[in-house]
Amino acid sequence: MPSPLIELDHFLPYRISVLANVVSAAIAAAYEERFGLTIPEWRVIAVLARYPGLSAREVAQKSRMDAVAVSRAVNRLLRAGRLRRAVAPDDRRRSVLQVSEAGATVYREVAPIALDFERALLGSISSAEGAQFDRLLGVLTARAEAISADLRSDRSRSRRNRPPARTDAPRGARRR
Amino acid sequence: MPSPLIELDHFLPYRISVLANVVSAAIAAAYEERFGLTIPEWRVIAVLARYPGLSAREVAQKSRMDAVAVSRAVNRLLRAGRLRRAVAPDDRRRSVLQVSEAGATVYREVAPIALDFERALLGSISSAEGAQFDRLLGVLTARAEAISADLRSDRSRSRRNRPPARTDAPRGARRR
DNA sequence: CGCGAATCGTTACACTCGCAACCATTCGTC
DNA sequence: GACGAATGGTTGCGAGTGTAACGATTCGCG
Repeated sequence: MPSPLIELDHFLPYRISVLANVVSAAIAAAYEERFGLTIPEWRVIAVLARYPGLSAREVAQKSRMDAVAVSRAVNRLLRAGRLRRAVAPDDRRRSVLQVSEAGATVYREVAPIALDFERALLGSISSAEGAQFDRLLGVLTARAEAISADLRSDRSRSRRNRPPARTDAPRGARRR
Repeated sequence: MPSPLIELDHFLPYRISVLANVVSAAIAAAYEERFGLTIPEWRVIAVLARYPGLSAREVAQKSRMDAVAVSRAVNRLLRAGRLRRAVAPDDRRRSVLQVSEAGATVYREVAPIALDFERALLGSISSAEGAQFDRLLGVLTARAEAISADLRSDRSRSRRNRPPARTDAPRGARRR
């Protein structure tokens, strides 16, 4: 195998993904069981607690979530009485979302846990290192987005070398 | 809403998750379309290219993947002829996995792209900062795991406050 | 005004994912 | 050496997720 071997344990993208998984699993544990909140639901609440009155689309942008994910999370939250939704008077396509009192209660319980977790995490490094880490996160994210946009732009090659694939239960195989 | 407001844009776990998403999406773009590789499949190949002859379980450990995900990825790769599997002579439960020539070809094409991406990413910061970032990643990951283990240990509370939930198509609702 | 394009939000569908249950094999203990 | 526990690996099944298609509304422009 004469080729640039990737040493996984020192491969930056891999390490980032591991950290992200561990962290988000740990926080999710704080509200999943306790409140029956999914991760998208918690994100929606967190955004609306900070910016009341946003539309679904705006929530999606702020939280970097998929519009579909927001729609589903919002519907669940509405059903659970944790959100209120009104129609924007000037544009009846748009909705105006607010955290209800029940939603605020959830937020008041979960937010401190999330912040505690962040504090505990940062407790393992100095505050200077924390600031540095935060800064580098920003720089790297911006860079990754730029690279990604570049790749997207010169994507005119079609798919080839595709193996047949398909593993488990091929339950439901119609094309539309 | 009198409670510790989370400023999402500076909330560490959120920022980490954003970076991880952007990075892994960018790399995945390099092999998904081109080779019909899923992320787990690529990870399995990367591990086996580095450590030939591992068993499925060992691959799971090295790559921090779920055993189920490994099993499925391995099966797809086998079907596509990108892996070879033998039974361990000393323990017939165990499998011995190796990248086939076809798999090696994929690896030789994708690995440089992944490494280029990493280089491009690191190009935005100094090498000292890169080392620092890498170190902090390690520390934070270890810490997050420790916290997570703590939480798991004192989990005796049952679920409560559960809203009914259920969103979209409840297609298939049997309990077994 | 009128009509085609764009936008907001939702839904259908084809996946993917992970837990739990499940074989097969091996280990540990007596 | 027999039998229950443990381990490697796979599969069934109920979620979760993103892309594409869709209805409703609004915008743009002649």
